[in-house]
Amino acid sequence: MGKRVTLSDIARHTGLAISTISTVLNGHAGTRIPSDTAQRVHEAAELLGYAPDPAARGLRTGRSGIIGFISDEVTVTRYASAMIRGLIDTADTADYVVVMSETDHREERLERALEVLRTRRSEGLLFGLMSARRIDLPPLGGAPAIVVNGVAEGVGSVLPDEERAGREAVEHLVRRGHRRLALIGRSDVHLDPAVSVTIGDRMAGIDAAMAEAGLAFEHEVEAVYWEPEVSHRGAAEILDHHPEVTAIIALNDRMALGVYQAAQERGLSIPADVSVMSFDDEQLASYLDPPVTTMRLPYLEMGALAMERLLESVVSGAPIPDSRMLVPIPLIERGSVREIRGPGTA
Amino acid sequence: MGKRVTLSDIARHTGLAISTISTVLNGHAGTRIPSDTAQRVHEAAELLGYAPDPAARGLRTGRSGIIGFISDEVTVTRYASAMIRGLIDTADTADYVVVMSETDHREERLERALEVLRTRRSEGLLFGLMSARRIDLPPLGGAPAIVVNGVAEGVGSVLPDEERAGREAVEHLVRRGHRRLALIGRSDVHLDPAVSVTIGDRMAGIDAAMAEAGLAFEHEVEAVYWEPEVSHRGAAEILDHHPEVTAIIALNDRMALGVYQAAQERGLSIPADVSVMSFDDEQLASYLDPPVTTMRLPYLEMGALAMERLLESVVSGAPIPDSRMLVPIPLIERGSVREIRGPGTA
DNA sequence: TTGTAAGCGTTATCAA
DNA sequence: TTGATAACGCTTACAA
Repeated sequence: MGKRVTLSDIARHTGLAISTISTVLNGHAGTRIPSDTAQRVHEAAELLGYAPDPAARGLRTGRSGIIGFISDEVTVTRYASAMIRGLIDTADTADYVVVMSETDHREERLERALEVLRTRRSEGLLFGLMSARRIDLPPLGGAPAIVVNGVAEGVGSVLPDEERAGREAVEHLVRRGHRRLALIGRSDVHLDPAVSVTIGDRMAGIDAAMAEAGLAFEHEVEAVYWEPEVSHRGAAEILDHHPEVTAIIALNDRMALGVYQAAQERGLSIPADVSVMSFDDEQLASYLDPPVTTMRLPYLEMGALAMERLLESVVSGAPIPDSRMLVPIPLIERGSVREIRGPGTA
Repeated sequence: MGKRVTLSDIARHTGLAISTISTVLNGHAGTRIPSDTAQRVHEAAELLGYAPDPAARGLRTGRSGIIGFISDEVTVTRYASAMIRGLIDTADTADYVVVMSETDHREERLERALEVLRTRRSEGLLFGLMSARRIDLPPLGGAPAIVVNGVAEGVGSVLPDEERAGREAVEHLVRRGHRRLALIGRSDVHLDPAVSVTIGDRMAGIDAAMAEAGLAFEHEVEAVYWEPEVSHRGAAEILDHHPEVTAIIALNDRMALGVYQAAQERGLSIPADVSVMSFDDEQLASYLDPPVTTMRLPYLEMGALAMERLLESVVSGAPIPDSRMLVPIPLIERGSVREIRGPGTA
């Protein structure tokens, strides 16, 4: 509907030439402060409701105002949405628009997405991963790019600060008097960069904090698949054979669920009988009873930061340093950790 | 990088004129089968890797190849992603690209999104809601539009077929010999179109199937907030005071979780002691132990269907009928319903 | 059957 | 300080 208002409408309205309007509206440094006709132009533009046509401008300048977002699987994930929101909002404030595509982990789909985006003259590429792994990217032909929640050769990336999160989780427990801890989820598999580039850091943070507190885990349950059934069994081991344990760290919320199930089966109460602390903060975490204290993966913030950096690079032309930007992982305190005021604790 | 291949490249390569190339490539009916130069043109296009520039084409034709997706809250939801995937994939096969925006339920954000999309000459609008409610939309100026998982005045919509789902859930239980049922979640609040336009249908389906089976619920627990704590208490009532009940229907998975918790507290096993059936099939449903049998809200399919209909309208120019298109809700059989082979059945 | 030319809305160069 | 003018890549009458 509503006919478009173009430069020539403003030209007609003001009696000036199209090129003049354009120059004024673009506030070009070259033609220093045209004068006060600028005033007239701006007023007319405002009055008529002028908005430049991105297609026309793009045709001329080669800049489309489009950022491509390519994700491996928007579908499965419980987090994607926060990341998407973060990046859309940031893009919008810079008058960029986000075009979405999904690869479903298939090479051909990736190629296709890249092709479409190239054809559309996308000015930047943002790759969003649903698990923080190392991925291979085809040559991007020099387009500014950034990876959120993952890493790729030669491309900058935004990651959660897992090392810090690991430390803080342990410190949180220690500060509350816990000294007999158990852990569920460590496994070598997660150390493979193709599986995860962050779990290693998380573990390092956990181990460092344990060492600093002069502690060692009473028991560790290995787990390759971080699902409830696995930790259910694991928690059973701990609860049955290590009654001295006062707190269990599960490396994700789904495994925390399993711990809850095992505790409930045994008539044990959380946190009265055993405290639980986990990672990720997916929706599930707040459904549990009591809701579990967990480290929140900052998807929204990562999305926003990545888009910010990407746009900086797009407008300045400066390349994004091929480094890892870390975003803090906040501790979300809920009801699953109790304070121990026992003997032996200062 | 890679310099763009344009029509004039092909022209130069074939010795033909640009307009000829364009005509051939667009397969225009007007100039009937140009001949076998078509061959040459296509070959050259292929060889050089030609792809039309959407900006240039759009500038000329007014068609941008963009569909705008506007969602109230991509963020919070556990489903959004499937819907997004459905619509992206469908758009892609028609060479359309999806631009995302989010309103966060705020009027100004909606206006802003609409404005951006209008400026970009979006050819169609797709509104995605995270709960199936009635919403108010500002005047759209005649642009083709459709609502997924919701309804709006004068706009076509795609909704899950809840009436059918309600019937099937009950029938599933009845077919397995259950005759003493309880329900958790009915409430008048959900009958308000501003809250839900589908729960009423779901209830109608449930009630109809119950009536057809000659049954009435042994007990019903009302619930306005469909959260685990609420159904936890509700299930306690049922389990403690209505031991004759063999199956509980929870109106969503989160409430099923509450039922599980109550059962576990009482040492009751699912499905041996009591069967559970729920709705939605969010991730949570498969984490439960045993995973709960539930009715899967078909977000992906709804997204795909909506995009399909929208594009049909966009290319044909025919308006989308202002009606409700229903997508079936499949029953996902998991382990929470047992077969009763008791006396009195059959 | 093929080619010429105008125009979509902008920007940028260069004169006036 | 302002204004013609060409060009971006494509489509489409219309002419050859």
